[in-house]
Amino acid sequence: MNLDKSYNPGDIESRWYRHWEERGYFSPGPPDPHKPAYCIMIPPPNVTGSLHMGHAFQDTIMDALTRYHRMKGYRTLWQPGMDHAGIATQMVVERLINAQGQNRHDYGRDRFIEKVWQWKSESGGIITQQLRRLGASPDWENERFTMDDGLSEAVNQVFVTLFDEGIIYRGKRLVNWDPVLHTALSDLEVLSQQEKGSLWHLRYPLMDGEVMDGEGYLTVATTRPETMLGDSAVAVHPNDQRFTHLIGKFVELPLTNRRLPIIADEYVDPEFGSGCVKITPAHDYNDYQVWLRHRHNKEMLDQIHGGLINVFTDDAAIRGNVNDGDIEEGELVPEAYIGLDRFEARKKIVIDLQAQGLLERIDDHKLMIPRGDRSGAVIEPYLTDQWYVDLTRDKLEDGRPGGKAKITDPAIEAVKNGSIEFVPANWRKTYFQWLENIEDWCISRQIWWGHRIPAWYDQQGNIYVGKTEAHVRHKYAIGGKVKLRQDDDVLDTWFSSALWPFSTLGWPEQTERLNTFYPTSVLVTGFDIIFFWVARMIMMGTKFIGQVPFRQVYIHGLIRDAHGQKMSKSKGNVLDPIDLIDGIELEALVDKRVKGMMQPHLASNIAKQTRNDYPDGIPGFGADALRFTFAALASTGRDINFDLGRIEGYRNFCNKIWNAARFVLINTEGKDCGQDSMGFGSTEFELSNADKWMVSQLQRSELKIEKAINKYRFDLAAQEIYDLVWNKYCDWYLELCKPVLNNQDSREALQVGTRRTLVAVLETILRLAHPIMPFITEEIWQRISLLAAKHGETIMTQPYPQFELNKVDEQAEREMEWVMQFILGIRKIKGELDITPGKRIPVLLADASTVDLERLKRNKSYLDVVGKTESIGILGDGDEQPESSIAMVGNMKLLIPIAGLIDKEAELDRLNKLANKTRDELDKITKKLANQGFVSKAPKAVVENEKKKLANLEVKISGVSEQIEKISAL
RNA sequence: GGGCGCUUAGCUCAGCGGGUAGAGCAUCGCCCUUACAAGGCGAGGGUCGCAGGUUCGAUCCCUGCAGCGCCCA
Repeated sequence: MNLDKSYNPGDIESRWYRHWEERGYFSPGPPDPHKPAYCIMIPPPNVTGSLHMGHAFQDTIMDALTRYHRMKGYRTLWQPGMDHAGIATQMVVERLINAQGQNRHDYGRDRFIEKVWQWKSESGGIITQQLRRLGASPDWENERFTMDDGLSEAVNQVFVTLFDEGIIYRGKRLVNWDPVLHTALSDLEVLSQQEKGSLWHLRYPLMDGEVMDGEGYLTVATTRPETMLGDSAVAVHPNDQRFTHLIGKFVELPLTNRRLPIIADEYVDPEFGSGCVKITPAHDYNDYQVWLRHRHNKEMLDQIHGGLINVFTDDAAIRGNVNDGDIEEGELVPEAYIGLDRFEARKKIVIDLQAQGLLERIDDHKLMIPRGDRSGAVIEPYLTDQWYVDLTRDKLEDGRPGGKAKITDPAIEAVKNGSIEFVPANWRKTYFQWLENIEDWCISRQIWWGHRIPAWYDQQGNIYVGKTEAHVRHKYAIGGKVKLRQDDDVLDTWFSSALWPFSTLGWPEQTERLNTFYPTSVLVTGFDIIFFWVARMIMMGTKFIGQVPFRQVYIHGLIRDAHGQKMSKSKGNVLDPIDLIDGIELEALVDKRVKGMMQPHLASNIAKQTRNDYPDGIPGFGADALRFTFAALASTGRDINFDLGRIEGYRNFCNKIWNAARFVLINTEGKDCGQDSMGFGSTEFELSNADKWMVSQLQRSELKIEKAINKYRFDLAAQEIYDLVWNKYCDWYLELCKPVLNNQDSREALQVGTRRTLVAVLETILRLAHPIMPFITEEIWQRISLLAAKHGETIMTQPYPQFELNKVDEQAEREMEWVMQFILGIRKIKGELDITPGKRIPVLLADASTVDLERLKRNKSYLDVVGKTESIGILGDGDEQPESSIAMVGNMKLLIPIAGLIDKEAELDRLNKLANKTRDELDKITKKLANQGFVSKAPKAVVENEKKKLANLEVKISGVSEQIEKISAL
């Protein structure tokens, strides 16, 4: 049952994953009154998505938490699933249809939706397969999808309830309109970025003979001249002396024959531009606010449509005029611009104004351009009818409590009173700031794929809301003759995601799962969706269940490339976690990076850069190395720079564990390891100092790791595991075992004790590391568990190692510290003098105390074998000290006679360096102790410690100085 | 403009309820010593962004400044 000579992640990973899943280890299992519950909801990935580095990082953390708590004996549920990603999914399926020369309207709504479901079953949810590659252990048997029947039921229930309470309402407001996708978007689906634009300075002629600075016009500055067709006023600051005389007068809106009032409003910044702002309430959020303040004034009421003038179509082209008897607009929009796209209209309007001498100048101007995150189109503020969740009113008009009282305030309170804890805590502030400035939530989307709004209209336009048409007819007592038409819109995907923590558990049914796992334990997520999602889950959870959805929110950083750049297709710096696991050839990597780019002109650069960065492609590192890397990077910062060097180092770490396990197996398999169950009859064993030291160090690590995980500091946990395995177990302990195991003469009991420790510590290390590195630990555990007398089908359900105070042995630690100092002293000298490390050399000791001599006796075999000494001689007080290189072990001098070998200069160099360093330290401490303030005010223990250090340094320096003299005298 | 955060070794980052700075990678020597060359042994490298303050003592606490970044308006 030997292990291969080197670690080969590909071989072991798929095998174990299948085994775990088939055996049902991921399931929380049946109810058990003795087990506390632990639950994490996966932030549902998008059904169209594939695993990216951010997911892989986040899922690694969730899986580590899940596996840790499962081992700790909790009844553990990691709830998996996906969201239906309304717009993204619709776009994917539309593209497929477009490729066949059709569009979704050719299909019609019902057939299109069928097509989406078909797509989902065939090619949706790739990510769930990829999650398996990572080793994730969620409860796959209960995977959910936001469009499932159960979750849709929850969505309807919530919508109907909120509507009946008056909190969901329908209204005409400015929304973010995507003119390509023809739908409203939430603020959060709109990304604003600084782009280059212009500031056009337009002249609006003053009417009725008014003048300004001797001229007959006012100058307004705008970044969007095409919207002027919808202007309904010009505003100035009320205290702006320059314009006081014009307030209440009028200007003429060029290109039209409309009169616009000059109004005063504090919104205007007198310093910006000309101090004069055109007001276009139907096409600008700020202007809309101004309009709200002035809409009841006569000059505004006199404007057509009360001043709220929309000039765009759904496509953001200039609309035609309506003159149908009900509405008479006349030539509100000049004929010349009707039908022009907004940017065409802009050009023409600027040209026409210039022709009339009304364009004063054009300045370059940087401004924030809002774009739809899916379409990339410039978003328009646009007046439409939409559905809203009220989050801002204390009281409704009819006196019932409003959304602020019922939803927003409780969500704030839940965090304020500590029912929910953010980790790190400072994210509270972000959360509060957002909620305290929240606006009503626009939940309707003008697309087909999603939860259709459960509202029906009769022919008079009355609104009826209920779960189904039948419910509605019953609820409102509407006869069969009355025709009802369901609202065409669907709900924002985040509306269903907000219900995720309870809808997945079966709500509105009162299920066992809901009662057991809600509130969930922790939400693991990035700070970028505190608003999108975290706040909304808290709102809906507290509103509908009456309890918070999770106790803690662990906010992790965002994965960037090695230089802190965001990973993006257009930068060509994207890493695919699956490629890091499996490896990828250079050409395949180049292909992948340049294929399907939005900006094909960047492709050649990206190809070049990729060939440069990865001349040999990317080697496969395995899932465990990837996971360990993520854990090691999971510190408290906001940005996590992913460096390939890091994962390579941790792949090497896996190899290290692998080979340590080989060593253990070679030395323990088929031999008595001190366990009853192994059938060797005798279980007599004796522990050496090295054994006790190792076990003691293990305890300290267990404590640190446990503390780190409880604080979500996976970086500290990973570092501790690394240090324990590599620096303590491999570098020291395995070496210290060799003198015992390889020496035929060492006592049997001691050998048994060493084997017992060797395998027991390894087995414990595997359990410690398992939550982070599930595959390699399982593979090795299966081969060594019996040697450590551990029985079980899988490491997954073994108990997590626990610190035991009685196994901490300070005496052994002190003794081994001496041994290590001794060996290090020898190694340093060898290193400095370029003596081959393997060469055995004689050592002499001077100024050895009785304690030193006892320790020497007890540990001589370690020094001989690990320190590679040829002999150890002891010099008495009067003995002649031969020409030597020297190291200090406490007060004892360790001499390595170097007659013949010696490079006098090199040795003097080394000693002088050591002396200087020691003297510097000595000076510092001397000064410190000479300081009266320090001695009288610092804690006694600190002062004592300094004194002790001083004494040690004095011995050291005198030894070294003596030696310098001797060598110099040669 | 408001809020949050960052600045520590060449690179990527830990650290500290204040008591002489750590890791990985990279660099430089010596080694294929039967677990591991994806390795072993050793070494070099930091006035902890700058300036003040508190303190016996500041990388750590406070104030200001500079640079960088994110979010919101």
